[in-house]
Formats: sequence, C-alpha cells, structure tokens
Amino acid sequence: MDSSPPTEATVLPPPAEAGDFAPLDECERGVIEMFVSAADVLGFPRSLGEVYGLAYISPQPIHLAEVCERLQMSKGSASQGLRTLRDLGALKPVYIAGDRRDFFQPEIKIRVLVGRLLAERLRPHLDRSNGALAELNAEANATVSPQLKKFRKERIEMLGAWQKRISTFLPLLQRILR
Amino acid sequence: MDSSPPTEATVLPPPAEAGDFAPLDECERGVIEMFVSAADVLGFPRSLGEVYGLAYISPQPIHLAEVCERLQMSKGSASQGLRTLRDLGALKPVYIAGDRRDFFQPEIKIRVLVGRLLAERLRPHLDRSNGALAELNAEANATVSPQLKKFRKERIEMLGAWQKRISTFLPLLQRILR
DNA sequence: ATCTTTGTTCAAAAAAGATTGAACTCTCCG
DNA sequence: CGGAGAGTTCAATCTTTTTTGAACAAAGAT
Repeated sequence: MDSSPPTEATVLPPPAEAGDFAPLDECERGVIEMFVSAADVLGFPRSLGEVYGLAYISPQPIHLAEVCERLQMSKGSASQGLRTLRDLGALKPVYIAGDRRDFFQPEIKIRVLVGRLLAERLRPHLDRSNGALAELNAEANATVSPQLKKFRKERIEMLGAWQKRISTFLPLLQRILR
Repeated sequence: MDSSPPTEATVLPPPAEAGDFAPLDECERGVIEMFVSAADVLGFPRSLGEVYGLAYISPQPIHLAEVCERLQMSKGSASQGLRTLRDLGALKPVYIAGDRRDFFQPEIKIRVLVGRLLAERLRPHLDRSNGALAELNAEANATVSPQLKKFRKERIEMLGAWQKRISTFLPLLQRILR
C-alpha cells in the first residue's frame, strides 16, 4: 500500500497518492461551507457544493479518491458529483502524465460559471416555452366569450414579452460579468 | 347554502361563490403549466407555480376555495401557497366589499417579481457570506506553509470579489428590468 | 349565544431527491 | 492471461420536502 520513498510532506508537484488524506482544516471547511450555501441558493444538492468547494480551495487538482476521503462521501456520490460539475463546466479535467486518475481543477471565471449555469437551466425552459406560446395563443383564440378572449390574449402576449426580455438579457449579462 | 337570487352566469364583477367551479380548460391548463415549469427552474414547489398561474390567467381575483377546487389541491396546500406567494409579493390581496373571503391578484410587473425574489433568496446568502469572509481570512492567516497561505488568501479574496460583483449587480438588474 | 363560513396549523403520509455500496467495466501492468 | 486500480452504474436506503386532512381559531351572520 506504499511504494514511494518516505519524503517529507510532498507539497506542490503531483498530488498525493498514498494511504489517506489529511482531514479538512478550519479554513477549508469554511470555504466549502460557503459553496454549500451557494449550491443551496441555486438549488443544487449540497454535495455538489462540497465538491466544488474542495476543488476551489485545493492548490492541486483533485481526484475521486481524494473527494471521497476528505469529504467523507461515498464513491458513488463523488463520482456523480465530479461528473455533474464537469458537465456543467464548473470543473475542468486536468491531464497529468503518467497518472491514470482523472484530475479536476475548478473553473474560476465567474462569467463562465454563470454562463454555463444559465445555459443549462434557463435556456431549456425558454426553448420549451417558446414552442408552447404559439399553441397557447391558438387555444386562447378558441375562447368563446370575446371579453375573456381578449384578456387571455393579453396575458399570453405579456408572457411572450417576459420571455423575450429575459432572452435578450442573457447576452447582456455575459458582457457585464466580464 | 344559497341566498342570492338566481342570476345567469354572473361574469365580471364579484367572483362566483356557489357550488363548484368549472374545471380548467386547455388554455388555462397550458398557461399554468408554463408557470409550473418556471417554478421548477427557480426551485419552487410545483404548487406555487400552479397557484400563481391560476391567478395570472384568471380575469377575476382568486380565492382559497377556488384554488382548491380548480387546481384540485388540499385546503392546506392552497392556503400555504397563497400565503407564500403573498409574502413573496407575487400575489396582492384585493379587498372586495361585502365579501369575507381573501382575494388575490397577481403582481405582473416583472421588475417587482424579480426584485422580490432576489431580495428573498440572494440577499440572505450574501449577508451571511459577508460575515463569514472576514473569519475565513483570519483562518487562512493561521496557515503554516507560506505558499499555501498565499494561495488561500488569493482564493478567499476572489470569493469576496465575486460577492461584491454580485451585490453591485443587483441594483443594476432592477434598472434594466424597468 | 350559536351556527356558518373562511382560513390557519400541524402531525402524519406521500413523494421526490440524494446517498450509499456493491457489482461491474475498462485499462494498464506484469 | 490475471490482477490491481480507477471510475461508473444502479437498486436499495435514507433524507428532505411537499401534500394532505382533520382539528382548531376567528369573525360574521341569524
């Protein structure tokens, strides 16, 4: 379970590999907690916040076993978490020569983080909605009472306006966050 | 169980009161579904979307019994939903003379809706964070390795920058959505 | 005062969501 | 090949959130 020579606290270059990792210290715990709270605000599972937080406060890229041990979570959760964060673009794969493990570094450009998040969350909703709106208009037209029909068309039109507003807002946001 | 004279389909002025309400038609269902989906994106329970959606597509103010019957949900849920939406500022109480029931109309100014939502969700998080950041910095200072200390302070500082960025962004958003 | 109507509360049930862990796949190494 | 190491999958389990419904409180009406 150990093949490397006994070096004194291997620090920077390639991440540790042996037996087990140090438990989180106060500082790390605090930073991670902050991301857990953020995940919460965004409606992500707590564990995603933990994993990203660990990556964020780790000077070296992190990998599966490290996540399991330091965060005390199952391999399943850790694997899922890493994958989800990678898919979201919040963690970037890092290739380390001669090491079979998958390492990850956090994406720290807030513009990219937010952009990906919106693309992932909002866009699908906006797309679905756009199709639905046309249909809704048709259905409103089938309303018998002229009064009600007018009201409905107004409301549905306003819905469309909201969506357009949001759609045009997203690119703007991207620029602001540069 | 009935004291008013038998009028023919009382339409606009004060909302219906008798036995039961019409089931949702296609159009109503569609609009409501859209808000359910939006609630979903925002991480709100489905039922909140339903209630707001009903209010949005109803020409008259809605009330508890109507929500229960038309949306087929329990009195408890309906009551909770109406209250939550009112607290969020998404539904506005409407006083109707001579009627004991509590009526509600939707807030339809997107600026107000978004503003309330951010105030409710983001601000608490930002406030907590602000306090925590100072502490984190202190803890980073307790790090032994100078290398690691430097790294941590950088990361924590960046966290602070993110938050400031977001904080200054919120008022801007308000103006954009006018 | 009593009865009704309206709305709230909250414990229990149901549903949804997250987590675990063991079995499995792949790939590399000897 | 056979085994070890890394990562994925997924059914079962645990947790958390949401919903229900019945009991209760408040406020009019009779």
